[in-house]
Amino acid sequence: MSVIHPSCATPGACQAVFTVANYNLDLTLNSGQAFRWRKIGQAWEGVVGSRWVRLRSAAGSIVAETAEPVNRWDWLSHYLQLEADLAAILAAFPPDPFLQQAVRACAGLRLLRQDPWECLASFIVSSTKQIRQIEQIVEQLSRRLGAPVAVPSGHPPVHAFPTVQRVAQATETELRGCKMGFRAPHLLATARILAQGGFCLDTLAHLSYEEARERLIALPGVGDKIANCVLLFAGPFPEAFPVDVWIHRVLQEQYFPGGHPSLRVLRQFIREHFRPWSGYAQQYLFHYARVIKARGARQSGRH
DNA sequence: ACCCAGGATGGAA
DNA sequence: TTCCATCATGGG
Repeated sequence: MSVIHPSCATPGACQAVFTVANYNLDLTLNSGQAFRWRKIGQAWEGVVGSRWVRLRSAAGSIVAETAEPVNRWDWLSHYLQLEADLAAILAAFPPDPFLQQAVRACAGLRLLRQDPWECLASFIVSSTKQIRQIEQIVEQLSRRLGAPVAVPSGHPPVHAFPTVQRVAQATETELRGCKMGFRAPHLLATARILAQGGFCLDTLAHLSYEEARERLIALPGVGDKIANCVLLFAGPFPEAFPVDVWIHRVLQEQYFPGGHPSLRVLRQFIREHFRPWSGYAQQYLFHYARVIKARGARQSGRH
């Protein structure tokens, strides 16, 4: 349970301290689940909803700062998932040597709870892109189509992620201008379906995992992987397990040595081996495989 | 110059 | 079912 100590000593600024144990901001904000966080010095700057936020790690706490005074901080503690009991989640992981190794290597890695539309749009744009490029595309999309948000005086301008309506009004050429290439028509088509009201992302939370997944996959540019990303990073579905090239590779190496399991076989294994917190397990495996292990491989001359 | 990246899609085998 | 080419773009 996080304790909040808000203060607004400085006019036009506001700050709060969240007491939280075992929360690694560096890993969490830089693990390919959200794309708008930038590390400036020791702090992370980003946009949550329509608010600019600066986050800093302290001893047993996270210090948050906004540009304008705010009355409540639940929007941020919810986004950061401060109430999640990470120790209990990790304790329920299977006694799997490789997974436990990933947990030790990525201590304090968490899952965020993002806005469904921003998450969906970001991942539609993510296909066959490196995380660095996804960040660039989302940045341009926000700068060109997003509404300006309040920032501290002297700070360069920052824009919110564009609304569904704004993206739906855009042209394909306009979206391609953000360097998203062949993903532009997918994003545009999905935005227009959502803007028409034929699909409400907020209702997904009331559905079962399978039903919510089916609905997401019906959207243009959304397949099994991206649907699972949205269900895990924006929805209350901790069993969601995105399988991208990194996860596919590491699962094959570690659990099917010498084999070539189909996605169907993989899904069966994932369901029974990693439950009930398979989504968390996935994030540890992903980050461990992508950053830690890849870096080690480079340094030791392999590859 | 080559290969790869938090993939999805439509069509062929 | 599974396999395959195609789609843009930038990084290493």
